[in-house]
Amino acid sequence: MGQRTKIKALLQSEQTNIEVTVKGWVRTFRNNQFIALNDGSTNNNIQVVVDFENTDPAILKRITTGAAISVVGQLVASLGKGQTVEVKATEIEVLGDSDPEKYPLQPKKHSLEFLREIAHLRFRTNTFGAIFRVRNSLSFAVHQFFQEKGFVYLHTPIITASDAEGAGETFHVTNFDLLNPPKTEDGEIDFKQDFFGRPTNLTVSGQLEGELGAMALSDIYTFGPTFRAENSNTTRHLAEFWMIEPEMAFYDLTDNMNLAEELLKYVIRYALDKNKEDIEFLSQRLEEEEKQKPQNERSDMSLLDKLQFCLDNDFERLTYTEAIDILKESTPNKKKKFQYPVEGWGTDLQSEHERYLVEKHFKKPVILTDYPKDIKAFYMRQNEPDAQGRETVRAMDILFPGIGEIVGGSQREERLDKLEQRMDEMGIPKDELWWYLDTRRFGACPHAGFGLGFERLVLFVTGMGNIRDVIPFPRFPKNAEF
RNA sequence: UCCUGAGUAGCUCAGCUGGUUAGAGCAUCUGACUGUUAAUCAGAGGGUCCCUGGUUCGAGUCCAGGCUCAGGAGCCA
Repeated sequence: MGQRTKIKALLQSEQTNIEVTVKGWVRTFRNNQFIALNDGSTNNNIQVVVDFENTDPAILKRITTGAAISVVGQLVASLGKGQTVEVKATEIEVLGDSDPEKYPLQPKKHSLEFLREIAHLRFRTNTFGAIFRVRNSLSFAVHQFFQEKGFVYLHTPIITASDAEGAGETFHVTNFDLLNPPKTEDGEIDFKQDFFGRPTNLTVSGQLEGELGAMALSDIYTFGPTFRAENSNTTRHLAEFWMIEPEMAFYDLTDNMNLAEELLKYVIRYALDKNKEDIEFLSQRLEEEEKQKPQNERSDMSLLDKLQFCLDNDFERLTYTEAIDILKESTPNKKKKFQYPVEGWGTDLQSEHERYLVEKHFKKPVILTDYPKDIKAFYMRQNEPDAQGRETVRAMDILFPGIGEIVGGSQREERLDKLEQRMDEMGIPKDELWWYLDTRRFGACPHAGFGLGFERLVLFVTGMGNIRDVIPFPRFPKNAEF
């Protein structure tokens, strides 16, 4: 195969009147003369000009939407408007035909719902090309951020036996013949005979194992897939999603928040630098989408503005208790506009409350800390009760506009007695987590960490509305196609 | 899982209180045109009206059950 130049490079080329080879997929073929060609290196197409009078009509007929072609020609300054350079073709080879009667992508706008049904082909659209290039950059930036800080990328297991965290319903992992699993004398399934000799499942979080790494390597992070078998049908949940989970020894909650905020700003800035054109395209796409909405639901900021705003401003930090006070005094609460009125202290915030704080009250990302201990996980460090005897933990959630919770983290409980007491209270089996408790027995130290939902980050940066559109092949209830 | 809405041509949709042969735009195909940018103009083809059952002389339309999708809620990242 001969060398080819990628379209991104061609469009940036300072030289013209040179011979080039370009390969890609036909987006449109206009006028029997102009091919809009795309190879995924950029959202922009290169225009290939065909001398149709001197080209075999059999070849012309095969240049259809979706076909893969190879073109040799001269890179020249464009004679038409709309592009600066174009390729005057001298040789066109059709590498792969695409039957236009059957090819589902048409040179027209498609709904995101339809494209979701043809996820194997949606990469070939402008929107999804942009999304997945941005996703790639964000992913790379995450690694670069942590590597620059000397964090160790730790691979925590995908298959685990611990469901102890109670982070959600798990997918079981088994080798059994489901119709005929071995039974014990009591008629129970005999997991001793299963592959691992015990019940196992796909991980819901690498945190507990991550903490083990941090207790020796100081600063670690995981970045891998996570699985939750919850029957969630929302625009913010997936059954298989990617999570970034750093754990840092000798960090307290403030250090933890600082790191999370710095990480988010770093990766957003990286994507803005690296994928300017893609994000501009997505920003424009969003603006057009917003025009379809009624005036009062439209956002006053463009995607680009929102991202820049996020970089330029400190995230608002306040405690759960302060948030409750604000919500109690808020206009929608007084006018009984909330579906769930804010009355007492101690219950979890509803989506509408979080949205009010982020989108109406502060109008920027918000970090809520020190939640009531009864609504949080067992491993979070307990605060001293306040003057009124209210018990909280050193938890922090970062809430983003339009997304809700994007980060959940905490300072971990390093005191063995407090941790064991909490596990007893919550019915967490200590014997199963003996290895976790060992870190509190041998050289325990203050430490902290958080989980960042990667797809939620991609949602925010791309301005997309449904999480199923920012992962190549989404897994959700009743769907595992592709 | 709950609430609301939807499912009609390849796509996006219209189809009234049940009535004869189910429509439009785009896409596709054929022809014309040939520096186009969602090209344009003319013509043509294209339907399991989501599935199952029921009511009725007659169902895309009404009823029941199911499936799928979308938005919202809960769970959370």
